[in-house]
Amino acid sequence: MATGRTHRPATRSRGIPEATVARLPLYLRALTALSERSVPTVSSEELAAAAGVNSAKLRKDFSYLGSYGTRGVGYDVEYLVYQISRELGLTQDWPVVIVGIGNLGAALANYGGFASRGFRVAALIDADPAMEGRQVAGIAVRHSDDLERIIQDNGVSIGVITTPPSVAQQVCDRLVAAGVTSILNFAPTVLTVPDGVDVRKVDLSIELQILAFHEQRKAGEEAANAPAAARGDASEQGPDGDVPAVMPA
Amino acid sequence: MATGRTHRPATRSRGIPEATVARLPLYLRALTALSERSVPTVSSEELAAAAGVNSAKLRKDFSYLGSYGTRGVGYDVEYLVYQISRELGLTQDWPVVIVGIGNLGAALANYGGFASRGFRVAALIDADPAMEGRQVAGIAVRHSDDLERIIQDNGVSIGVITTPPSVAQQVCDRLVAAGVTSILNFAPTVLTVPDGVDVRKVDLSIELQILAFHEQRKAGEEAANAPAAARGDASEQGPDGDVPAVMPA
DNA sequence: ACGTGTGAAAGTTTTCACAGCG
DNA sequence: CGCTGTGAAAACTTTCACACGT
Repeated sequence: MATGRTHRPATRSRGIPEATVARLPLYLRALTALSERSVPTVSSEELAAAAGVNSAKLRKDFSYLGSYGTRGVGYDVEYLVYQISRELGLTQDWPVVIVGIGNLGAALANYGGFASRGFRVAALIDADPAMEGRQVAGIAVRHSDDLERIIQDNGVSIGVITTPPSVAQQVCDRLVAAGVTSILNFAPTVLTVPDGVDVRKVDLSIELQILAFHEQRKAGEEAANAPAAARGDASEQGPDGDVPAVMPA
Repeated sequence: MATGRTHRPATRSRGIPEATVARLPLYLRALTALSERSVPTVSSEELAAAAGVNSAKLRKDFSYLGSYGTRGVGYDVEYLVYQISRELGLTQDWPVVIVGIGNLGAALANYGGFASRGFRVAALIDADPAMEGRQVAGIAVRHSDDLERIIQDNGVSIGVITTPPSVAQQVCDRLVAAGVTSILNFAPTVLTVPDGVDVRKVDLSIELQILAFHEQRKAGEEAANAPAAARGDASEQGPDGDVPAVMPA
């Protein structure tokens, strides 16, 4: 068996399960909101509700980080914010570049959620000379000829691709060659990258297709309709079912 | 959130596992590309490579749909395209509305991937009177006062929310009250919906945070690192919609 | 031969339920 | 008490490996 090249134990993340990591940002957002309202402590039940998950899951998730709660009381909001931020690596500054400044690239550049949490848009890059020097979200758009220099000068390790799919792979190759090791891909293409580079994909039309699947099912049920029980369905949004892993090449 | 939480009994989707559903759009995309190049058949190995998954997983996934392949040969591309489309409910037309026509809403309106796969943007809706009547992607922007009428007149069951987080919940409530039963939420908020309504969330900053986590880990390993083994890591990309951490600066 | 289709094993994630601590 | 932290069970997903049809 085994063709020599076996896979990584994948989430060798040594410790925190991938599913938990994917939820930490959720908790962090809920906690940040509480922090702004100066709420000092929160129970797993309350926080879980705010984050849209159930409390057992949340407690289990936190147990991977350590014992940060107080029995009979709950969690200290500020302390947890700090611990999760640290775990996620958000206590440091991450310069990112966005390549492809169309509507989507512009939307991302304007997105407050980035800057507010450790991410700094180091540059906007586009291949269109007409875009050069134009300002988007207060940042000058630079030409893709300078991509390598920009990456290196700013120590960028995270790149966001919002180009048309036809050029996504070559942009990706250049980013990787220049030193980027994490890529967030919005282009509807499968990117090929060397080992050691992480790719996450966000695909707008895939999400809609998954909704359509469930929508269709609802319609079918209604039609073929057994009476009685209304099927409970939705709830606990987010990681509904998706999560085609992220890892091994 | 609310009081009577129903947790996902969900996915007794009668058959197809959620994880498989989430990959069907991926296969469909790869197959469509093959179809366009007039490739008549494809093996699980080839298709898996094109979709960025492994072949065992793909075969298992397809086995839930039925036996659509031919042993010793592979899968008929056209036939599979049809079967998957049907399974996903893409053989029918899904009118959608996009609420909140900022950069992101405009990006979505312009996104070709929608129209090409059964989705039709029935209307763009914004609360800003200044946007009213303006054309985005060839579609007139309508005022949110007309939301209910638009939903009903067009039989819309899927809504996309690209508003600021502060109004997302109320937009959601109005959509649901008007008859929408599936919502794709881009606002960084947890939406509360009644049972029977599906919500999927796409959050840009969450994806970045997950990348940051892995990036940090790489850096740590590298530092602590004995040479030798290069850790395989990335690839087999995947969606994974979730939520972010936001701190309104 | 060849590659699909699939039981069975392995791995991961969620849920349960309760011991134990403040 | 009330609520965290966690073993243990249940559910789900991925991977293996090979029988079987073409």
